[in-house]
Amino acid sequence: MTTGRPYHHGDLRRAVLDAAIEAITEHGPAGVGLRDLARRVGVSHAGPVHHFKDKAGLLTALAAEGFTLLADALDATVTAGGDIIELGAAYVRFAVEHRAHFEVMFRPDLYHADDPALVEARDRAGAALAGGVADRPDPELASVAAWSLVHGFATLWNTGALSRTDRDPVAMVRAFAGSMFLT
Amino acid sequence: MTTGRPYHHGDLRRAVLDAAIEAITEHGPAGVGLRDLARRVGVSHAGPVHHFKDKAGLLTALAAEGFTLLADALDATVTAGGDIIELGAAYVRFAVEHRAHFEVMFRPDLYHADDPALVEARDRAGAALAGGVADRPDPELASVAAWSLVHGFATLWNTGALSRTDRDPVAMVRAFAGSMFLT
DNA sequence: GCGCGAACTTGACGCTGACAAGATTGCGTG
DNA sequence: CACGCAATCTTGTCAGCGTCAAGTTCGCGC
Repeated sequence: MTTGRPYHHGDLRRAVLDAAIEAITEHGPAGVGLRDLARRVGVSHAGPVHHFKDKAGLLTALAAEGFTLLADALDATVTAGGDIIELGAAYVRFAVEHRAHFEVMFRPDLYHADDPALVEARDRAGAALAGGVADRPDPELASVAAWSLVHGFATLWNTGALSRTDRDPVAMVRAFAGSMFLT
Repeated sequence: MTTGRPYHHGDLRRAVLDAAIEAITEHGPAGVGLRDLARRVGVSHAGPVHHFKDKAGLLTALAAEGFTLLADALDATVTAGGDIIELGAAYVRFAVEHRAHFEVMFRPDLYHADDPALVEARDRAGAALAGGVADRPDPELASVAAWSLVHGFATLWNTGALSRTDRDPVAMVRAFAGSMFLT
């Protein structure tokens, strides 16, 4: 408790976020608690409150970070000349590699969905995804279809509903996205 | 629903389940509490505990009920001669009409995923879904693709991520599922 | 080197889920 | 018909949670 711990942590905000990511990866979004995170990081029970006003604020920050990471990954795929298949693969790769972020991002009842930073990052990711099907007839329908396909696969994979297969998830989505969107 | 009063305060189990469905539809699975449900139904704070041993038990019952309803809907579609498009439409219709059930069903961190009744109903639903693509090359991949498509669409629709369209969700899934699976 | 404000602690409040023990009531059994 | 039993529900209690308010410590600009 009082053994040489500096009063100021240094980067408590980052530390709490990382602890939250770890806890959510292990036990899901429901298994995360502000006091528990404070304990993991080694500060008092109200320490995190100063950085994220409340529990929803912490999850808002996590979701915003997630949308930013996703938008970056999608943008990088586009600028590297990737087609819609690569876009889908990047989406699934993000969901698998950043499972905690991904699970929070699509539970708007857990955070403040009108946060400006979050909205901006989310729109950026949405635009990158929609850009991949802009040249098709009824692009709105095509974008929803493509998004549904990769999002559903990522969700089912992360919840363990597909656990009986031992294939590589990114390879799988490449396979059936190819047979559907490259007629 | 409350025709007979077999006990002190009626059919408490059904009443609590219905109250949970209502609460989850309004505020999401995170916004439901055992004590709150007891209050809504008009019993003391520990009344529900006797029917569902704990909070996870309540959600287990809800999830099992949901998988049963889904399996029934899919089986009915199959016996009515529906093809894979109709199967997908039935899936999405279930997700939209029974949103509370659907949201709990795919959050295994909230309930006891090894409950026998739940496992049986879930397998039944999975078999009905897989049967629609059994006659294709690589049926495992096709079934995952079909499931991903409708599941992703249902999830995105229910979380409000697709809210900018005012089209009918079942008609939408029929449209793009048709263009993908009826080559 | 000093004070000001940000970062963190301490303490308290009402809420929650879980458990234990007591009260009430329908129902089968004798 | 009555009696006892077990299922149902209540009451009371406990630790833990999120949130707020007030106090303490310390980095940093002036």
